[in-house]
Amino acid sequence: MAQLTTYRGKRDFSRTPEPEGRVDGGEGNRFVVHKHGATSLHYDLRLEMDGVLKSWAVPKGPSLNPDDKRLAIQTEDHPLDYIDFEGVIPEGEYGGGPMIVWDAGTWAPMGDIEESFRSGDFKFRLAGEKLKGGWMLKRLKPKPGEDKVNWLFFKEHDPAASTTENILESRPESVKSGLTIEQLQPAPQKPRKPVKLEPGKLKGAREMPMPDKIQPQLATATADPPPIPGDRTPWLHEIKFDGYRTIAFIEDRQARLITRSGLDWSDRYKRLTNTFAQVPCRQAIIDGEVVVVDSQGVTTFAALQDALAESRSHDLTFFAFDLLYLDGYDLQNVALRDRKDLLRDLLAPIVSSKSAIQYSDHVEGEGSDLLGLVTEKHLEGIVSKRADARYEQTRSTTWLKTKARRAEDFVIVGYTRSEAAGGLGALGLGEWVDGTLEYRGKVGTGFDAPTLDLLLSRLQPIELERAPLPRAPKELVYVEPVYSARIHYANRTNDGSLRHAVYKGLIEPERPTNRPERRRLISDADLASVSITNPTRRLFGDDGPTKLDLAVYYGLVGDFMLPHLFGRPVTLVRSPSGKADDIFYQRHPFSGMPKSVGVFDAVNSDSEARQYLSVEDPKGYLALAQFGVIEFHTWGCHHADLERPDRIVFDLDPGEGITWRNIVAGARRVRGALEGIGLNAFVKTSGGKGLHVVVPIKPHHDWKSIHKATGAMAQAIAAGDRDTFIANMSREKRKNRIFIDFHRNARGATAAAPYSLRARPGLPASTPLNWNQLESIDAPEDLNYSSLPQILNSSGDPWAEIDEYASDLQAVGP
DNA sequence: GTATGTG
DNA sequence: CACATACAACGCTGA
DNA sequence: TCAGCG
Repeated sequence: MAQLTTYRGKRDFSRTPEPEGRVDGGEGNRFVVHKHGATSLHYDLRLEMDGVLKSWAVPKGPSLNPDDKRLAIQTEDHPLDYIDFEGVIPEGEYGGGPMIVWDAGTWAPMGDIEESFRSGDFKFRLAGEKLKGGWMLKRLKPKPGEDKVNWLFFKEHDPAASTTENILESRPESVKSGLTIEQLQPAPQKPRKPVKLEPGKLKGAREMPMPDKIQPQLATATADPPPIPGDRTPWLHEIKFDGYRTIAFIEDRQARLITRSGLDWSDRYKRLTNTFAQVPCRQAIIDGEVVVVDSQGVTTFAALQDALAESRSHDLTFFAFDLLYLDGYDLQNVALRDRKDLLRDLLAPIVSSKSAIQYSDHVEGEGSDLLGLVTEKHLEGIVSKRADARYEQTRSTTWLKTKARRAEDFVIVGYTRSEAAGGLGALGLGEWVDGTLEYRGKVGTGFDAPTLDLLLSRLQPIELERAPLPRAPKELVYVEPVYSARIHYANRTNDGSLRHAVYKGLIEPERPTNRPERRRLISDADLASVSITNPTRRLFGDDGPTKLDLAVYYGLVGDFMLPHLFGRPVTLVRSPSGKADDIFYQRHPFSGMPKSVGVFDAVNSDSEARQYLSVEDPKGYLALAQFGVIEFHTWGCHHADLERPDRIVFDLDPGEGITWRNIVAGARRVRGALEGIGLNAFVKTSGGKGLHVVVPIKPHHDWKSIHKATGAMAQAIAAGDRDTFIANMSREKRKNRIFIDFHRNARGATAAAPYSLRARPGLPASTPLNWNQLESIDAPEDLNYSSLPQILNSSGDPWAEIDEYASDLQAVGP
């Protein structure tokens, strides 16, 4: 049983006021309620569970049961546990008392929690179920005689709610070079007494009137940070900010903020201007960058523009990195290090962890170490400045900027053996470039023991005799290039190899990351409109599924399937008799056809006018089950734009001797090749033994060129590995190979629609999958009429956002 | 499943 | 009346 | 050129 223990300030929450309420639990369990942080809708509650501090936002609301004393709590890693209230959430401006209550009898999907609050319409789902990042708490005992249970919704607290402190908290300490975050940004420091500033004593300082104009010094871009120089004047490396370069002129307790182009933006930066006015000096010129620090602690230009557009100057932070003038002395000929020291002392009295002005600190030593760290944090890059350099009002080589590269995924092409590291020392990486795999070097850090085990268990079964790509070093144990690794790296060498590469995970980027809510496309009325004759008729055998099973399946998956069906020419595969040898295709209107099925006019390949079918509404779709429709096949286009396909498909068909694992690996390789030319590949089972790799494209080209282009792609992939693939239809060459069938990309050709059942025993489904789900499927026939509805209900449609990933296929010549 | 053709 | 039949169609392949 | 194939 989990223990809830009192949080006793092991971490510094000095920003939060003292707890104003305390709720002591039974059995030694207690938690502390902070009223601080409450929005108009939530209390901020923190409790420590098994030593881990958890933070929750507790919605406030009317206290329906002020004498309620006991709550049940259940979270992801804690079974049901109880908290006895001895007190209640404190009285005060929010009303106090135990929180929200709802009637268990009226389940409904929960909408936006805050909106529910505003409307007073609290609707929650199930006990302990995770909802939108929060958890339900169940009040244990219903009142005697009352058949209802009360619920409290705890929303997981978003810790990324403030600015500078989150930069500090979210950055891990660097392992290399002993770099700590405090070196990147000053640790939150208490305002200090001003030290005596003596700019006139610095070497190079000149007594003169304050200039009223400064051209900011600019940095020269470099691919790599400068190496540690041999002489005694090191480089100082700062974080490069992504914002507006700004120079602050302070005079007589007034500040002017001037942009790089000389505009006076003092008013737009109101809050900063006011803060600068408090800098304890008579005159100063401070160089820096105005940024918005987002919730991840990352500065982004876009956020800054938003803040300015909305006049939210209170979101702005000024990172000060240079001091050009102070109290009668021009400092432009003073060494940078001295200028920065003086700047730090000058700002110390007013800089705190949450002040609008921050001192931009630096590190010395290997700039690439900082660059690696900055890259991990998805920051813009670093600026390296010579410690002894004077300030130059122009672009200079004493300031160098190096951009951070983003994390990317690379194909694992091999690994090195290492006894010490548990069998695996490093991964060899490759990258698809124009359909060919190129070597990109090794990654040897970032693994922990379980990761090593996982990688080894995945890679050993797919070892290769010979290298799958040129230029791979001999010491590698080669593997099928089917897995990808997420890699962070500082930059690349001239030959493309990665520098400072860090392994971040074996990731199939879950492309539809935020699963959209299930959209209800089938109403109860639609379902009620279906009538099924012979509901008990067996399909394909005496113990097979019934015709009713078929109708129920399509009823259940309709919400997920219909988006892929609507508006596309459809071909039906029917078996009204239910006999396996009595199956036929239908693509034209037929007698007795439900009138809710769509019909449109088109010409066939002989230019004859024909009518074709499409599914246009849920009723028509549901009615088809009654007509013995088992399979739905679609064209790769919509009838509204019949001649220009928007989806292409590669049907991977296993030849004799090819296992399911082989097919999975093959699909990954096809995906790699496709993504190498900028196409987004989605995968589904074909319903048989194969896989369909489907690519959404923009409908820009006609069928002829698409068919030709997909043929070229298939041939290219097959040419890259003739032992595995073949793009040729001929029968006997297919043995022990995977046939890449691209012929479904011709006009009038069809492929099984996503979620379509297949007319064979057991009614397997053509099932869209995430690429990483694919790995956990052992037998595709397990995805069938009876199992799939449940799976879909809990995980949703992995292809829900497929159309948003449509690429523009390059036009192909005649 | 339904309409139609055929003996 | 019982019974049979239609209900798709593309490009490639090897003969 | 055509039957066969997916």
